[in-house]
Amino acid sequence: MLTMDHVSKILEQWAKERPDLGLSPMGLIGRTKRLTTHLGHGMDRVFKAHGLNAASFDVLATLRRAGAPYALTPSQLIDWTMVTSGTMTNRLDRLEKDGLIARIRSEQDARSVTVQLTPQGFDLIERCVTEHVANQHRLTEALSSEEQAQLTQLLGKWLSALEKE
Amino acid sequence: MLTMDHVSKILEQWAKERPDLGLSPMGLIGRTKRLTTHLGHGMDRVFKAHGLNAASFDVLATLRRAGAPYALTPSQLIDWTMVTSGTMTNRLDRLEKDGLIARIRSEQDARSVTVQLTPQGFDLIERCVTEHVANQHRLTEALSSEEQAQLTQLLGKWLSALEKE
DNA sequence: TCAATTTATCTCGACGTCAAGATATCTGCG
DNA sequence: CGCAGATATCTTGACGTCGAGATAAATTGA
Repeated sequence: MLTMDHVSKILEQWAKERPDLGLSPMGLIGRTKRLTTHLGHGMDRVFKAHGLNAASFDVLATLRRAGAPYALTPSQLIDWTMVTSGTMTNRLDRLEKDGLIARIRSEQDARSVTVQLTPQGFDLIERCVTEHVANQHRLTEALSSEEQAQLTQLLGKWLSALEKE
Repeated sequence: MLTMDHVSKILEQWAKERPDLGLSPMGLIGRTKRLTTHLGHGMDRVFKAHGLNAASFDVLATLRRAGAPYALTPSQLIDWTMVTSGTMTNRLDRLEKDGLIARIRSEQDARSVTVQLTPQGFDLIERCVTEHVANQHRLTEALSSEEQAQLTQLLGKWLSALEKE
């Protein structure tokens, strides 16, 4: 055992209690999940410093990186962010109330809405994403760039397989 | 570009819009996070089939793998599960109402409570965890066992570093 | 001894999420 | 044309989570 992280303690307990179980997938998934929790907490600090959270950052960043005019429909935002329509409505309500996005009804299709960054929304996400990227850099610095590249490759393969279905 | 997962599309957008940003940490963290979302959805199906969710499974499994008499304090459960005390109280309330755990007041320390699996709770988690492990096996089968081992090693190193603080 | 601090758990209010279903609109087919 | 089904978004209610603070009990130290 090279590492002694939290997950390895969990696996030790299971191995003793349920020696019939094959635990290597649990080690893999457990570490992935727990890592995400830690990374989430680490990233939340930056979001919070800008009055945002992971949910609102997610929407603003998606609009920002879509490029000018920084506008997408709720359906497109749902596809990018993997949340349900009710969740997206709720996120947009809050962001609209805060003046960071505007909802513009489509003229071609009266069912449809375009969500666009306001100038305030643009400025905020621009500042926040810069700091966010620096923060992500800090959160990954425990691994060498070779390790990071290797990890990225493996995660990408796994993710592609899961997203195929 | 070896893989073409969802995250690589996000990175392409950022590279075009903000060429000043160093994006490799975002690729790493983004894939980790998104993978966790997919894995969570995949695991939820098994939990749901047993009338549980990730939160309740988490508590029951922690008690089960602690070994006989399958009892821990709320504080110990909080340490294992990385949630706040309010969240744990809420989880325990629900599990107690469902008859899966019992709260027993400590005699040594009147502030303290012991949370113990009921026989029903034990039986349920016993069945559920068996199926859960089989499901985890399925969710990881896209990677060879060599790849899984390599990934586990890298994630463990990363996790250990983040948990050091 | 006993007041201050620490510890263990719970309460409360705000928020994020989902699933199911409602509403309004569009599209294609007979 | 007109209606059935598809589409886009929103509504609703239940639940999970957090953070701050409340409560009560144990511990510490002057």
